[in-house]
Amino acid sequence: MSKVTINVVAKHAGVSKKTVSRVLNDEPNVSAATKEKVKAVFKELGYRPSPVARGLATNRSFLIGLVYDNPNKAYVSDIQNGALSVCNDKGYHLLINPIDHESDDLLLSIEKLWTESRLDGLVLTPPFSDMQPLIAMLDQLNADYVRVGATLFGEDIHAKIDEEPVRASHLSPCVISNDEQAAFEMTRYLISLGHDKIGFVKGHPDHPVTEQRYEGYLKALRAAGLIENPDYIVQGMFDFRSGEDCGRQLLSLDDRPTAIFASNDYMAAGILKVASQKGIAVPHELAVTGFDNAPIARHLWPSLTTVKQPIEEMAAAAIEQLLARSSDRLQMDSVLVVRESTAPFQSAS
Amino acid sequence: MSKVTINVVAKHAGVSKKTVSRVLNDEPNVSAATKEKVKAVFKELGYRPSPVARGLATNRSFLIGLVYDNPNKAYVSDIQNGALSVCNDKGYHLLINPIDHESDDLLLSIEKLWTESRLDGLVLTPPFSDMQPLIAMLDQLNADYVRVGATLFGEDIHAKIDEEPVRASHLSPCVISNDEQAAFEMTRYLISLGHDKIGFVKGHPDHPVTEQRYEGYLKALRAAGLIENPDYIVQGMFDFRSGEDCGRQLLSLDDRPTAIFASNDYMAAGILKVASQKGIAVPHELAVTGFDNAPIARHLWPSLTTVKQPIEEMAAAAIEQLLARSSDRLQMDSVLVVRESTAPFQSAS
DNA sequence: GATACTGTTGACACCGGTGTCAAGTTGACG
DNA sequence: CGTCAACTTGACACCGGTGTCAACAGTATC
Repeated sequence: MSKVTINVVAKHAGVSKKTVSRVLNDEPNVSAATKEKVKAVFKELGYRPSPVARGLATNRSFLIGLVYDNPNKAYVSDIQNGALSVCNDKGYHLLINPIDHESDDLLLSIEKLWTESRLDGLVLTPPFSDMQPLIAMLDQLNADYVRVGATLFGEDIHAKIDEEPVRASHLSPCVISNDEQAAFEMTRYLISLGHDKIGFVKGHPDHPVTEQRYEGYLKALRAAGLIENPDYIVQGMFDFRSGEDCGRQLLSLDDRPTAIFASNDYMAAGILKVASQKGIAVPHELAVTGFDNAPIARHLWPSLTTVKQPIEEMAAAAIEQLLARSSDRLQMDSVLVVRESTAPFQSAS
Repeated sequence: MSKVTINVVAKHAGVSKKTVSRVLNDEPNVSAATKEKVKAVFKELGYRPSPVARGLATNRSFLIGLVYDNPNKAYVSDIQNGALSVCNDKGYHLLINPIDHESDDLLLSIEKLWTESRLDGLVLTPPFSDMQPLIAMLDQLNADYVRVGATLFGEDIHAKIDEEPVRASHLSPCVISNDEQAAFEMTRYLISLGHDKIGFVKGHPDHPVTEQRYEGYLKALRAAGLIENPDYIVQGMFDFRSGEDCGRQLLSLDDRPTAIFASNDYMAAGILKVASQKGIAVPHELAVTGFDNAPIARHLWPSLTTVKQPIEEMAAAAIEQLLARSSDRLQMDSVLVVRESTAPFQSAS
């Protein structure tokens, strides 16, 4: 019942604790015989090394912080699960840190998190990945961090601190998706269905992905030889209500679009609601698509064609980058999820 | 730039490290003068005690594990946030552990979690709160844990181990809500709107809350002098699709109910879909209510009247119980959230 | 056979705190 | 003024691991 420490194991195996430590860490220069002997004692006594003691000795905490925006977005569980899977594999623990991205003492609380908890690494998710002051602070703290879904890189984001310029070795890794490409493909898909009057609902103007998704839409139109119609491009805010507003606006046009591409699923849901109120049949009179593959996309009626980003994989890759102390920029691909809300264009009866 | 440890502080303040430690922990028997002096040095050097070192010395990890079911249920973020708020206050960290409740090596992985990570406490959420073998294992490991939303107590859940009976001091605390009461009130609310043909969609038969919610429904009917109609009581599985099935079943009845109370919001969403397909207007021809106040409830159209449990508060209370080493059973109240999916009964035109 | 080199092992200090205990200081009381 | 108790403080061991370095093989080189 008493605790099994390295000392107990050492005594039991008739070797020094240092040798036990060597076996623990798979260090070279241990004879096969002693290694076997010690390993046998591990099993016999059910020995578990103490992460706390190891942490003290090596100045590590085996803790990784995950920072994400507070609102209960559904994708946070994907991020968490992706990050967790790698953490568990490598003996690290994940500390989740929902923070309001508009909070005044955001910098302070993240600094406190870093210094107080002695984290071994920090994962930033949008919109934190692109906060210049935050990055500058982390660089100055000499923190190890990885940015997920970032849109700014290089000198645009890494502060140049006059006294002590950021060293090259200090560049943080990134794991990103390609929203522009995904939006391009979604738009191309709508065009391939025969639509040429495609409305677009932009996202919140402060959010960096907004511009990327919009760009993808525009490029696809142009690539198909279509000309964008300003009436068809409206400004949303990423929430359900703004989706309704934009839907009303687009669907009240005399020459209304036959397809609407909303920059996220919540806004697409708002459009579906307006369409239903107006008696416009989706998908046959109107195709609607979203972005993000939020849980709601499956439950809507009709279920929503959307873009699924590899969130879980991205989070997992982020942790791997972090632990490998890499400084690469990794890009991962999104996929189209085609459901019931899109159909070939049918000319009005 | 070099690390500020307790030794540095001690030297700087001209006292022993033990005295610094005393100030850190607000121990008595330190003169006001030295206490002030040391605290001044804390500020001057920006000293932060190392949780790792403290943990090694006191045999604590300052880690608390949170176990919940893997599926991306929306309420997990409420649980997480509630638990986090208290953890942060008290200097603990929260380790999240999504586990599939049907997993074969569930016991093994939780045992591993407990022993490997040297947790200071464990929070069990449904359905883990009521797993007898799990509780038995934790009792045997002498683990500190708290059960959230449990339905079984006392000898029904605490295993009686022959060799070494569970000591009274070892009873785990619980934090629970009152689903039966909430279901009672929701049903009473529907009755108060004039409905007397109220359908009920039961939840997954394995889930303990299923019975509680059903009981509340029945008791409210009886309290109002109504007689339950077996045709109006159907078996769901807590998911969207089963909601559709149950909705079709109930709404195909010759004498169909004028209100349907689904045991959760996803099933209620399925019913809304079927009602929409059948051209039955909600809320005027049919009132629909759910349970749980899932995010979807706000986004549905019409938005859903439902029951909101104080999830966040329960999780916070759970951590507090755990850290206080209490063994109380705390019950917290749910509230009705009335939205657009319910309206007074209108006799058919 | 002496020398150098590689591989194996353990003694010991150290990480940054806390617990124990004894020594020094102070003040109350007889 | 001496005695004793209460308060204040520090020396030192300890928590359970890792890093450094030296001692001691055993083997290759000349």
